[in-house]
Amino acid sequence: MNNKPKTRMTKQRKAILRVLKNTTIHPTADWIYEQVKKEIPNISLGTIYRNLNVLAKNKDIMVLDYGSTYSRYDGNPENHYHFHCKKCEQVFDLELPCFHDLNEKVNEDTNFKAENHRLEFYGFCPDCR
Amino acid sequence: MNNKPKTRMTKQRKAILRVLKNTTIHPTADWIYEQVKKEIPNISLGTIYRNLNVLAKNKDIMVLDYGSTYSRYDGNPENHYHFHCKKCEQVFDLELPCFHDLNEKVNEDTNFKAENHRLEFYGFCPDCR
DNA sequence: ATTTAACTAGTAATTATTGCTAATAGAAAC
DNA sequence: GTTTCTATTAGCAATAATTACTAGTTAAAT
Ligand SMILES: [Mn+2]
Ligand SMILES: [Mn+2]
Ligand SMILES: [Zn+2]
Ligand SMILES: [Zn+2]
Repeated sequence: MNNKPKTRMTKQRKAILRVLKNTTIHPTADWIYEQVKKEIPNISLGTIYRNLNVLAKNKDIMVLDYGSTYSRYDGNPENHYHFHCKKCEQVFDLELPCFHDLNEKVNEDTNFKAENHRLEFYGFCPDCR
Repeated sequence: MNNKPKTRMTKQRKAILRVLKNTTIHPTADWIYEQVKKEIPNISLGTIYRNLNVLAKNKDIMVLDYGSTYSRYDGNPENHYHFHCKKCEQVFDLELPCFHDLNEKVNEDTNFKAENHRLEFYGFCPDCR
């Protein structure tokens, strides 16, 4: 009946999660790979991807897609908004509170049932403007 | 001085643009390829991608990224909001007006200079709810 | 300590997208 | 209409992020 595989906390998974929780740069899988390699030199890139997918499914982290070239990952699983600088390409967290009423507005005005949303701003960061 | 290459309106580009303007499904490059092939059987997939990129750069269309697996394209270049169904995976246009004041709120509350934003809702469409 | 299946390292495979090149064809100038 | 110029194309090769596979390993429950 309950066939969900039980997730184990391996040292690889723990290290990946710690690296991601301790940065604000919204890194790529490859950046995480380079960081974790300092600690576990023979870790496999496949292990990075597999764990990022498991952690995202468990809602321990978030996946952010920017373009079809690669994904970025976010150690903060709570919905929050991002700013993407068009010049330096960095992704920043915004301090805005989450507008929960946006979902409600959709649910009132349309026949869709919105459960969550993603809001991304594009422009120039303080250093690039 | 002015070294922008002049864009030509080839029959391939015209057909791609027409196909994209005449659908609301926010198709993938491959779907567009299949449609245009009915009209221009020996068109190359590379031509599809090259033209979609040119058209997007010219702001004739929009590129929507959902996950790192593939991009979807939108024949409406004006900012508008989308709804992504978690079950059938279809992407719908929402009739909500664009909240231009969201950019202004960021510009007032933070040091970032927001020029535009993207807002995507996730949940279940009328048929799947 | 034993057991079991989730997990890993290493590598191969997949696939969306881009790069390359000789030939073609818009469209501007004549 | 003809010439000229160069953006564009078809066909195919290359790239690169991500996933799949497999034999061996290990977390963790009993
Ligand atoms: Mn974030
Ligand atoms: Mn749309
Ligand atoms: Zn910047
Ligand atoms: Zn649906």
